[in-house]
Amino acid sequence: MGNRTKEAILKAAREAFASHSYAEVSMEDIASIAKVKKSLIYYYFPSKEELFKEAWDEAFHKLEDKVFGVSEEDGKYVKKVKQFLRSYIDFLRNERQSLRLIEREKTRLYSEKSQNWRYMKDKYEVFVQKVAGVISSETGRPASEYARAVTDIVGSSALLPEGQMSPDTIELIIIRGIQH
Amino acid sequence: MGNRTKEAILKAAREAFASHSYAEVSMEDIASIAKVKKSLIYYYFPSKEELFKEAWDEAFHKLEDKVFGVSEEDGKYVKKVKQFLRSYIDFLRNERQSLRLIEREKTRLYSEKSQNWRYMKDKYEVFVQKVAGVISSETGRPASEYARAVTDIVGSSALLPEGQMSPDTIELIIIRGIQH
DNA sequence: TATCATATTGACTGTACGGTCAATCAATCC
DNA sequence: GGATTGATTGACCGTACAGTCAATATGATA
Repeated sequence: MGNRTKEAILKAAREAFASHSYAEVSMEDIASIAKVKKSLIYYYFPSKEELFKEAWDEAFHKLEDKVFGVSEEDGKYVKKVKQFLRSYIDFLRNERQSLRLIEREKTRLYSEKSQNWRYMKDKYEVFVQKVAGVISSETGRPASEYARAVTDIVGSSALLPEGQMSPDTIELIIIRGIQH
Repeated sequence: MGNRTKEAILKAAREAFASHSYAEVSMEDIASIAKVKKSLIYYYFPSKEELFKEAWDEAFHKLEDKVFGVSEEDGKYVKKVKQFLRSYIDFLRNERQSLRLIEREKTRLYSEKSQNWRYMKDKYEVFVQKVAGVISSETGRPASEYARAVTDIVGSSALLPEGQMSPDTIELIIIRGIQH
């Protein structure tokens, strides 16, 4: 079945783009990981950029689901911000690869102008705004800078070698850091 | 004079490597910025990697000087950590390009094995340890994770588009964040 | 002015990579 | 079995790029 192959390619792409930068990863690399010939990738994806975007998108949706997809009920017992942060840090813990993929090319999001990169940038910006919403809902003050700091800290820590900085510490620093 | 040319090349390299990733920057790019032919670069530098290393090193020494080169006297009036953080944030403010250059390939520092990258990694690690020393001198507790968080936060914020997150906010978050 | 070291160029090489395409393979349907 | 459709391959193209090198320019010195 063709869909299995497409999935295998996407998985390989996620793996490759998470551990090396966009420019470093070659289509042959991805093909080799997916145990497939390079030309086959172009049967399912029109270009490297598009493949990256789809891999990124997948990871990003996972993040959004985990972080904002919490049922309202849970919000009763834990404060919104803490609950959000808990999910975010959990994601860092359990889905490090996805977070790396999301964060690795963040600077390019803001410099590159093409369709795909703009698409990703816009999505990322919406995400940051939502985070700001959560924070400001508790402090009552605008929090866009804090939101950016939070995504930045969690994101960049995902790029460090595993074990170099514990998620617990990060959580702690953020909680203290955004305290009003 | 040859030294002027070498300086021009280094300046161009700093500029290029600060605003684009290592893989994205071509020797032709650098040559063109320096208004020089590509082959001339190889007269002064043996390879792209070496050129990057020297550009990185220069920026890194600037950072170390600014952050740790404060005279002991000043330490009397301001607490060590605050003084250090002030210098660090000042560097972010005034030497953003240098900080970008230093931080842009940080992940590669930990994955690449070659001579030059190891050289940079080792230097960076020493830096983080020194930061940890400053922090723990005040709290009396081991602070290597905090140090890593601090360098990470300041560093990654340098990679964001200018104006997206103010240095003041970052300073604030860090001060709160590392409070014991 | 001829010499010599330093500095600079242009033409070139090998290779890696993104992408294309015609040809084959596999399975399904008539 | 033959035709049709989708999946997969291999061979290929153009290009961009790191790096080489012989040739030339520049300028100081004797």
